[in-house]
Amino acid sequence: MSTARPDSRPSRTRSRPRSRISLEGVTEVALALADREGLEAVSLTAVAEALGVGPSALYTHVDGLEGLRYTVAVAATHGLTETVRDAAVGVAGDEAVYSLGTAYRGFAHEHPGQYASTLLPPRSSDDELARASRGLLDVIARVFRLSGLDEEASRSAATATRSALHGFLALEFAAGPGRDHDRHFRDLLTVLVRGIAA
Amino acid sequence: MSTARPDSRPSRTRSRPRSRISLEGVTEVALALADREGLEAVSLTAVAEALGVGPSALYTHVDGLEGLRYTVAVAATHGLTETVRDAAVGVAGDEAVYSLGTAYRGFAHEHPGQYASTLLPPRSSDDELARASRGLLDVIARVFRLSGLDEEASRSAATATRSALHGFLALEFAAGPGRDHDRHFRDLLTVLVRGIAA
DNA sequence: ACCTGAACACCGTTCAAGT
DNA sequence: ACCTGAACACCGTTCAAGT
Repeated sequence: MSTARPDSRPSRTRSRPRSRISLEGVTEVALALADREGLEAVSLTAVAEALGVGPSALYTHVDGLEGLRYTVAVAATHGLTETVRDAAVGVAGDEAVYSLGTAYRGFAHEHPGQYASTLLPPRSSDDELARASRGLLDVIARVFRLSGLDEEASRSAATATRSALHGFLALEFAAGPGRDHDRHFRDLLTVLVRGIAA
Repeated sequence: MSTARPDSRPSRTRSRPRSRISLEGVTEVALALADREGLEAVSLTAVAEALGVGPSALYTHVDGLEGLRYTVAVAATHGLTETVRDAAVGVAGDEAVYSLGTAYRGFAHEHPGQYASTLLPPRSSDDELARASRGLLDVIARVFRLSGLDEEASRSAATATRSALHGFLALEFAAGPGRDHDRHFRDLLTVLVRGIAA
């Protein structure tokens, strides 16, 4: 018998090559896990196992379980912001609200775990998550600014819009699969567009 | 020395009077704990300790941790529904929406832990929580029904209203204390009223 | 029927030790 | 600087035993 082993890991000279992990790798695994099994499944143990290290190894990159989920929240908020920005660019007025709203909901459906992390409580009122969240609101506000609303009205309209979108998704997720969601969502966007324009 | 002991528990003939607990008692303690320390603080250990029993004693009344929080969610949804119903009775039209919205937000502020439990995922699509949640939506829909909207439009308007309210509160809680919330909330209600009336 | 108490699995966290 | 592995605390859950 030779030294060949049944599992075909890349054979190294040194026994058991210590896994090298990074914050990016940790984040990537955590995001995927969140979407696949839910935000609550994002544990230090699960992420560590997926990376082939012990749970305590994560403390070099992340501040415990809260820190891990916080990292997910920041990345998810950035992703959502980019999706919304892409949907709003090149479209104007009411059309932009429909486009933006549909993209927002699309992100939540494609990335339910990431989306759920999005409104976790920030650690301070001016940390990275709070800033990321304001960034998303700014993108929405800009749409209304371009529609002719002044700065204050735009911020108010953006808050109303994100409130409506988030609330709808929370209700939709809680209610589970159903046939009325699409119609109710279109109606919600209509209420929003009409209410803000007036 | 006599048999008197330093702690003055009501002396009984039998040693250590076994605590008798009930589902009502469990629920009451859990609701208070949720509002005082947050929904995540509602654990079997904490509730059991407050009742003076061991954690395993709760399994007679509640189906584990999930069951405990589920019980909180059902009770909280009923409480919220009653608050909203009281606010809507005797008021008509737009006024009713403002009144209802203000009461909804008031409940969330007074009972943050209970409110947070309100949109936990139901265990089935037709369990007690799902029915309680529909009951709340019915109360809101009735307001629009009385304002002249037909059944379908009323349900859509109610969904939009609860979406907006819940989303606003989620954002408000996540953002923490701030000076703009009250104004943005009034603006949100205005958007809602205008958008639905049109 | 209901609670106790022991037992177990699991997870987050810390820390001394290695590389 | 970064990961291992042992150690610990804590919590949910099960179950045989008591009342």
